[in-house]
Amino acid sequence: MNIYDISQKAGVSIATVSRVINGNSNVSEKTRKKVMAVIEQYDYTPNAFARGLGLNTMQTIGILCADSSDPYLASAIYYIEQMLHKEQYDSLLCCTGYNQEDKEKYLNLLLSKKVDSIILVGSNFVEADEEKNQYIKEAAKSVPIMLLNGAIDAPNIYSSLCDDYHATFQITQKLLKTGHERILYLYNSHSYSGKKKLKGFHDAYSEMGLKINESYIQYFVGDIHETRDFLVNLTKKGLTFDSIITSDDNLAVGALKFAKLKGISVPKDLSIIGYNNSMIATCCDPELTSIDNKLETICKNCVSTLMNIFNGNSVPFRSVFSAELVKRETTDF
Amino acid sequence: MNIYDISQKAGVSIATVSRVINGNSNVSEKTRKKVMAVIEQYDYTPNAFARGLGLNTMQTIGILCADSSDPYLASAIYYIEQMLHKEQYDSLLCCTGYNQEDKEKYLNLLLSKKVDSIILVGSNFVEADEEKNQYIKEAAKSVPIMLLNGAIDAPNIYSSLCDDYHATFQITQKLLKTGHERILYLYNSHSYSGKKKLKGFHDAYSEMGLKINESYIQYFVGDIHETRDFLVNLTKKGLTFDSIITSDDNLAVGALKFAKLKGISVPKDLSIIGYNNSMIATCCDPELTSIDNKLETICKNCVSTLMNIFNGNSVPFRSVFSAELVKRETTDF
DNA sequence: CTGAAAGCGCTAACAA
DNA sequence: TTGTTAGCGCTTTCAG
Repeated sequence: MNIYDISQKAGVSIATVSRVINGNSNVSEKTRKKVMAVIEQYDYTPNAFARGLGLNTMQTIGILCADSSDPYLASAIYYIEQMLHKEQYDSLLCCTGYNQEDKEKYLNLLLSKKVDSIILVGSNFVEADEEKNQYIKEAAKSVPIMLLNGAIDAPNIYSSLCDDYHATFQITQKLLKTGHERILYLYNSHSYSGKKKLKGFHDAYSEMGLKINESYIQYFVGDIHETRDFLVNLTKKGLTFDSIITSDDNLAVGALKFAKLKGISVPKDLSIIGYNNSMIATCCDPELTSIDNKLETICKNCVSTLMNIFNGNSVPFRSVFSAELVKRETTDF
Repeated sequence: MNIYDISQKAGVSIATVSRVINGNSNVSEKTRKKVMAVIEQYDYTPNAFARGLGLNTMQTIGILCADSSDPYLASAIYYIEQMLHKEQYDSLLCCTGYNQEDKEKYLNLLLSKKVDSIILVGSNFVEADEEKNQYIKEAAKSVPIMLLNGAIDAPNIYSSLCDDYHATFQITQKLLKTGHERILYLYNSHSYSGKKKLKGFHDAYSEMGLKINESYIQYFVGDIHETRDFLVNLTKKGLTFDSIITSDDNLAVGALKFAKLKGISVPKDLSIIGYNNSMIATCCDPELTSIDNKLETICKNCVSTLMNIFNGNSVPFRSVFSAELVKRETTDF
């Protein structure tokens, strides 16, 4: 059943049917009803591919993320998908993993599917080596590229993110000012926001005229139990700490497991601060104090910015929001 | 840049360019190289919409789920997306929420986008009231419908699921046989698998010639803290229990919070068993004993079945896998 | 092995 | 207000 069939059965031209379908007002009420009746009778839906070919869009946005099973990224995808649907856009989801080649491959795949824009979810898409971001800049020549939690300065690339630098800066200062002297900074990503957080940690020390012992900055990638074991090893090597700031709630839960294993009292003898305020922050025990980086807000902003771009409105190429510390049971201030 | 441009620059017809693009063997090595050179020089990619129009497919599968931010569903989506990409299919993701009308709306939306199949992720898509599943059966007249964790008997609908009935049956028997007398069954869904689990619980009692006090079967929907409070209220009303079987890890974590609040020792005085063996089972403390319903396996099976359908191979309309109990710290057997 | 041309189903400019 | 028709860019059949 196509537009010709409908036009024939309704005794009008295909143009009229098309007008009816698309809500064009230049149709008499009488013909409109006549056509609608036939459309409903045969349960006709216009062919999306033909429409796409003519209009050069299928109202689809590509979503690229490293791993949609990561609870944090999963939430982001959820928010974005919801917002996009409100605007009549669908989401083509691609999980790239963390390796550069695959990211490029999937981005080009989305481009070849002619999506109207691509949203890169997660700061891990932005590399320090500008050369490695070239493929994104290239893609931005075809469609607007939206970055969630990352920023790249190039035409047609827009960022929506949280001020991770200040969040970490402030929590570090808070710890220092409340008598904590040996703060371990534990992180698992060299991504754009990963770097900002680390810098915040560093600068909090400098600003107070303190010097950091570099062995208090540890990079580790692994699951919860591996993180726990990593920390056990660290203490075996003689490193002691009275607080841990992590770049991610998963690491913080690992730290919690570590404390439990070693019989360390949290927060009395060890303060732990997570990042993202993801669902697992309330699953663990004690519940995690965590930095909420306003995921829903930045997702909403991302989509509304995109819609403005489509509508030809002028938009900021970067929108930054403030994080918020959510105090729970792993800190005592 | 389209196929005409390329054909012109290469000095061949568009048919030949098309053959080269599609790896048709009826092209001389010489022309193939000539055409490929031009294609690469101009970085040409065929227009996916035009191709879709001609072939009536854009190699896209619709994925419907209630809530992609739910860690369990998020994992399922991740597995499915990975598998589909290996087979050169992309995923169009729609989150429907839990209300019937929206489910129907989104299913039809996917259909109108002409996806090649739709995968319904999560047993909540299957209703007890067969009337309510009618829209799915209707959709199956257009494309194969794949159900993950649910089953509907109708043409062109295929299911991949875990034997939730036996899993719950066995764990209930296990508890009964290890001296537990007051087992609370806590569930949050009347879905297909929700019903199977509940029946397993019931039948374990019957088979041992025991009768269930219906107040030990509780339905509750809410987050972790609400679940905790719900259980507190239950005890206030005088209900006591020595073990809790839940239909979902989230509920189990709520139970854990309840135990902590009331100072109940787990598993000594209260055994807790979760379901799904999702990531949060290892985040909490003590870590959760949980029933692993083999999500990755059923996802893989779902996609490979679908590919077989596309290839015209005969496939089972239902594939059932066994669950596995993963013992951790909330049980003592 | 290659090319010409029909067709996929729709939108929109133009004519009436 | 309605109809005619030219694309949109590709695949594929049919001739050669």
